[in-house]
Amino acid sequence: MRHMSTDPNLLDDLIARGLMQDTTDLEALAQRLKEGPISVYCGFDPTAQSLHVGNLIGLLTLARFQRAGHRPLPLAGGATGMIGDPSGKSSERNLLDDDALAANLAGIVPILRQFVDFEADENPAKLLDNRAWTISVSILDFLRDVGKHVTVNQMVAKESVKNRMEGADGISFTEFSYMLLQANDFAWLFENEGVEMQIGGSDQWGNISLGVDLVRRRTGGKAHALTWPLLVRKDGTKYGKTAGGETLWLDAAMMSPYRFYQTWMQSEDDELRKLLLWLTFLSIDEVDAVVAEHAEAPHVRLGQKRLAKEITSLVHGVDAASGAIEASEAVFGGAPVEALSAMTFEILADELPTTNVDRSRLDVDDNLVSLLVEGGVAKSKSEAGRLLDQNGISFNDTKISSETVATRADLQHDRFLLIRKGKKSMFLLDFGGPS
RNA sequence: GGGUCGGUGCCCGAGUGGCCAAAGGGAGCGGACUGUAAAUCCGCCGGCAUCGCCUACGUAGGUUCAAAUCCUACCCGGCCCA
Repeated sequence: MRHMSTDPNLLDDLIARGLMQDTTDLEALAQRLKEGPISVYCGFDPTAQSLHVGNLIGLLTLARFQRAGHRPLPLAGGATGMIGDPSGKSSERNLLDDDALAANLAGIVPILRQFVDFEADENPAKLLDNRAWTISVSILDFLRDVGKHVTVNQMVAKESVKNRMEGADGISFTEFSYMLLQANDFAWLFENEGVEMQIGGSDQWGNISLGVDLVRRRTGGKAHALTWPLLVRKDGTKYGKTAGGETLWLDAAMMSPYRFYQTWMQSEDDELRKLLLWLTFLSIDEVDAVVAEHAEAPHVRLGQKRLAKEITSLVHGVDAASGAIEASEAVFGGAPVEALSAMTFEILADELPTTNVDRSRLDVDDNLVSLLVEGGVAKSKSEAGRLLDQNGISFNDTKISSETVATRADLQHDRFLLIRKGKKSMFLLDFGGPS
């Protein structure tokens, strides 16, 4: 009852946004939140050097809790991440070594910082690594302190396990045990960090609720949990990748802010409301206003622009978002390429796939196909030829044919050649300045 | 361990000596229409700057004028028996 500064509308807001899938006793949770700040944790497995859009809701929800006056604890699962999810058919993954794990953590932490505040005065976020309390636990201790409180019947009854047991591939003991590690995390945090709540995607519900049970059996305490629905497209597929199969990384080095921005720009009208509610901090009223305005004139793509700007700003910061917007306006805004400033091209060079090419390649007969391949426009000369036959390639704003030769006259600012493939794909060749 | 069926292009899946770079579907790409949308229609979709040649149908050999298709060995997967 120290701070009464918590936002009483948090739960209602989450529910209204559609971010509530499963919870433990909702009334008890509401009551607990009313009493003051709660410590809430959400796990992120450091299996790669960056998080991806699948982690976005978790990041945002932690942030929503912090904004509402609670204490967010992101957990980078050094222990669970080391073991990994062995569901793939190939050989079981070995423990990640310390170096790989450290590298992955180093990549993830800056992204976490983008969302939660570790320096706040009242309720700073705290980064957790479950390896700290898991690495030294002996197997006998584990069996006594965790296994003893859980029945196999209970574990087998979990949806995720049931599916795997009925399937042809079965489930390894390691993966079967995974939920115990996660439950142990929750119990440990409850006892040692005062963490009373865990949140996660609905696919985590089994693991999370097992942790809630473990807390009760081991300490008699009452822990809370909440999951959100998984973010899927209309056709039911996951949101983690672009249509082309590219993973939507949150690290700018792994996916440029421009590509990231463009992905959201291409969202469907039907999904705008949900995406705005789930992936931005706009209030529900603001979202509805944007959606209504969008519906007035869908072709203006106001909703997509707002969505892309908000998410890109959250993930990459306002400056990077501005660069992405400027680049997008430059290539999609309708202005002729000739009108773009040298500075705009500098931005484009950062945002678009850009290839350095020697000036001697200009004004040479038959340089076209090889330039297209070098620039990444086509994977092979055959494909380049096909694209040309299909009228799919432009230099700057002009469609070109297989007879075209790239010349100095095509360069913008005597340096850059903008190549379009189809309508949405842009590439830049950088010939350097005149020497 | 024995038997049996199978392993085909990004995925699914036809093809059982020449007409096979390999049907069909999906994904993807380009074009038209558009709103950088959806739906629809058209085209493409191994490589070689391409009317011909090369590389491909689990791997390695073999038979044949000719093999994804037949033979042998091996590897991998499903099912049945033990």
